[in-house]
This record gives sequence, C-alpha cells and structure tokens, in this order.
Amino acid sequence: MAESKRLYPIVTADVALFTLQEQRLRVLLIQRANNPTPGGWALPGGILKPDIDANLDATAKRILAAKTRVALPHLEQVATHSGPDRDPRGWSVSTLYYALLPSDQVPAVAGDKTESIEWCDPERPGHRLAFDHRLMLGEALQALRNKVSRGAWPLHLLPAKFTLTELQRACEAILGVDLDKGAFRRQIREAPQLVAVEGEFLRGAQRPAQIYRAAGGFEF
Amino acid sequence: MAESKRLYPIVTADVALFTLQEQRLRVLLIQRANNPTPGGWALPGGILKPDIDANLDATAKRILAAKTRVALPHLEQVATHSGPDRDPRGWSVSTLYYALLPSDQVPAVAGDKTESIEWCDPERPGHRLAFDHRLMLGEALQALRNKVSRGAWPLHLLPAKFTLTELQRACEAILGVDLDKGAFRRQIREAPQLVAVEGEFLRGAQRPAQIYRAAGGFEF
DNA sequence: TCTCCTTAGTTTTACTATGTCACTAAGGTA
DNA sequence: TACCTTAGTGACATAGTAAAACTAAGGAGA
Repeated sequence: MAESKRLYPIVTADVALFTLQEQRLRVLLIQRANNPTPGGWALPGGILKPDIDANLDATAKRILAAKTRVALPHLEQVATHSGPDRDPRGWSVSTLYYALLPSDQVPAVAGDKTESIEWCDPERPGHRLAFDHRLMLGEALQALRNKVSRGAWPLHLLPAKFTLTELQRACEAILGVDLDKGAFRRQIREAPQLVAVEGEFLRGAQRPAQIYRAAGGFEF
Repeated sequence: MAESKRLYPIVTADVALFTLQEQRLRVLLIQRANNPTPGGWALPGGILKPDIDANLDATAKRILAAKTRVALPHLEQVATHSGPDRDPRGWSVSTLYYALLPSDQVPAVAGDKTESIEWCDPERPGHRLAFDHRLMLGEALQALRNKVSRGAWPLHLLPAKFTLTELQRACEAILGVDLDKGAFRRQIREAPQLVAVEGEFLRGAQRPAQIYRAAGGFEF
C-alpha cells in the first residue's frame, strides 16, 4: 500500500454543482464524517473507479448521481490539479468539473446519514474548505462566468420553461452584476437557441410574461 | 501488474509545442521507436513520476526539457482525457498542455537516437497520430486561438525583441486569417504589455521598424 | 369602471469599439 | 532624384453596446 501510494497517484473527480436559490447563485458543499479531513467541508468528489467508470466524466456523473437523483443536464471540465500534498491520502490528481442544476430540482439533492450538505454562496462559502477546494471553487465560478460573458445562456439552471426576466436574473446571479433589459433582450432576439412557447404566459399582478423554452439540440 | 493496471490508471502529460517557422504555425510531433504504437507519430508526452514531479505541470516541463534544452516560457493546461481504450497500455488519464517556443529557439529542439521529430502544420499534421492525439491537437490549437482572439499576444512565440509587424504575422499564423494593420496597432497602443526599445530599429531596404519587447511582468 | 401600480417588452439615442482604407514617413536602390 | 517597399498614422463608415425613455398589459383597489 505504501509502495503503491508512491507509484500510483489517487485519481479523483470533483464537482462544483451550481444552482439558483431565490435568484442567488449557490454551490453544493458536503461535510462527510469519514472525510480524509474529518469535519471539513468540501466540494463533492470521489475516486475514479476504472472498473466501472468509462472515463473521468463518468466518475463525476456517478458522484453527482449519488447526490441528486436527477440526470445532470450539463457537465463541464474546468482544470486538473495534482501534487503530493493536496490530499492527505497521498499523491493525487483531481479533475475539476462544474455542473448546473435546474432551480426546480434543488429538493432532489439530499445528503445521506453520514454527511451534511449545504448550498453556499460560491464567493463566500462560509466554511473552510478541505484540500485546495477553495481555489477550485474559484476556478469553477470563473469558468462559468467566462462562458456566460461570452454569450452562452445558462438555461440548465432554469426549469424547462421560463421567462426572459428569469433568464436575465440567472445571468445576473452568475455574473454578479445588473444587466440592461434592452440589451439583454436584443441579444436573445438574434439567437435561435430560445423559442417562445406560443400561448403560454406567466401571469401575476401585472402584464403576463411570455414563456420560453430551449430550442431542440440546445448545447450550453 | 495486471491487477495494478485495473486499480490504478496510467497518468500522463502530453504537450502540443507550438512555434513559428517562416511565419507559419508549427507543432512538434515525435515518432518513438519504443512507442506503445510502434512507428506511430504522437505529441510529446510521458508518464507522471510522483517521486520526482511536483505536479503534472512539472511532468510536462520535464518532458519538454528533455526535448528542447531551453526553459519553456509558457505552459498552459488545455484539458484532461481519460478512459480504458485510448492508450494500449491500459486505463489512462492524460492531461493536455500547450506550450510556445520562441521562433529563434527552434534549433534547440532535437530528437535523440531512438526517435524522429518533425514540425508539422497543426491543421494538417501529415501523419496519422497515435492515441487520441489528433483530437488533442485540435483542442490545443483551438485553446491557443481562443486566447489570442480574446486579446492575448503570443509574445512567447517571438524572440525577446521584435517588431509590431512580426507580432502581427504571429497572430495571423495562429488565427489563420489576415489582420488589418491599423486596427492591430490601435489595440497595441492602448495596452501596456508592450514597450518600445528606444533607439533600436530593424533596418532593411525600407523604413526602419521600431523594436519592441515585453513589459516587465508580462503574462501571456 | 376608472385610476394606479407593477412588470413585460420595445424603441430611441448616444457612444464606443472595430473594420476599411487612404495617406504620410523613412529608409534603400537604381 | 525618382521610385519601390515597408513602417506607421489618421479619417471615415459601420456595427455592436449602454442607458434610458417609452408603450403594453394585466391585476388591485377605490
């Protein structure tokens, strides 16, 4: 065992799972009793199992499936960290992913008896994170922000049907800035990824809002 | 051995080393006699050695140092690929990097007795590549292009001192399109990363060209 | 039923970044 | 000294963006 520790690094996948709660961006943190760092909070992650995982993406999906019980619409690789000291179990190689969970699916996420879970502000998690997960979380958030800045729409954070205002609020929650309504909607008009659901409106104490959905074959 | 193959994947670093030859973008390919796929061409790469490498970046640098004998000014991580079938030696995890070699350092790259090297057009390597290196090469090229598109200047492809026209030719070689001189120089004027070397000019049979260098603390 | 409030959605305007291209500058060469 | 080549600047048109005013469509309540 000591020998194999030196010859073969531990290979893991770690995931920053983002969602929206009350129009705020949140990331899932877990506190496992049998963590390598007991009592420490961390991003959900786990060790690659070559006998059952087709690749590291599958590892990440397996880890998430154990937590969420919903098929993850989106998974994106961010970076790979490595070194002898970042994990107390030994030399490790960890590939970081981020994933988006629709805001109406948050209740599908629950911890088991041996762990606590918490949805945290990704900029101020409120817990000291184990390993180099604080750094990783920052990278994952930056990767998500970069993608949205470049014009991608985070539809996977929203329910299947949504209004344009909801989409704008999602972008604002990710980027941390307020966006202009006119400019935001102009960009949407010129893009084919969104289609209006004819005749469906969100009704409240004001003008009804047109319902939209992702066009077929939408990729984040 | 068979057991460890299943429990512990091979971890490697692979590098797309780019440079300029006659104002064309080129990538280093090698053909090792003792390749896992004999006679096959591939990106330079090698297995992580946890006992001597501080991390995967160090693995990549070690592999490059064995080929180039120059300190690599720039190394950037692109993505990590994994799976049981991509390497005939078994389940593997490979982190891809790209690196930039100054055009005046190309002679510092040489193969040893057991391998051939070649500088190839990254879009049409001219050789069938082993593993999934054809896919990797495309990703590395795309990552480099994205970075330059977003306004980064590939100074690490050029000698320490260069003219603005040389820099423009480098960007054109990377992006594969011609750029406008006026727009290109306007962007440079507004950026602090480049400084003119007072009194130094490249002289030819026409108006001398101002020599520039990277400002202190330049990061690609 | 009429007014007002709220949010949806559009339009206008100004501004800024960028593409295009002409123009001047500074050498060497014949 | 005319001319060629490349360096470097400036001027204009256009496209994309930001800011804000404006109209639209409901419900709530007097």
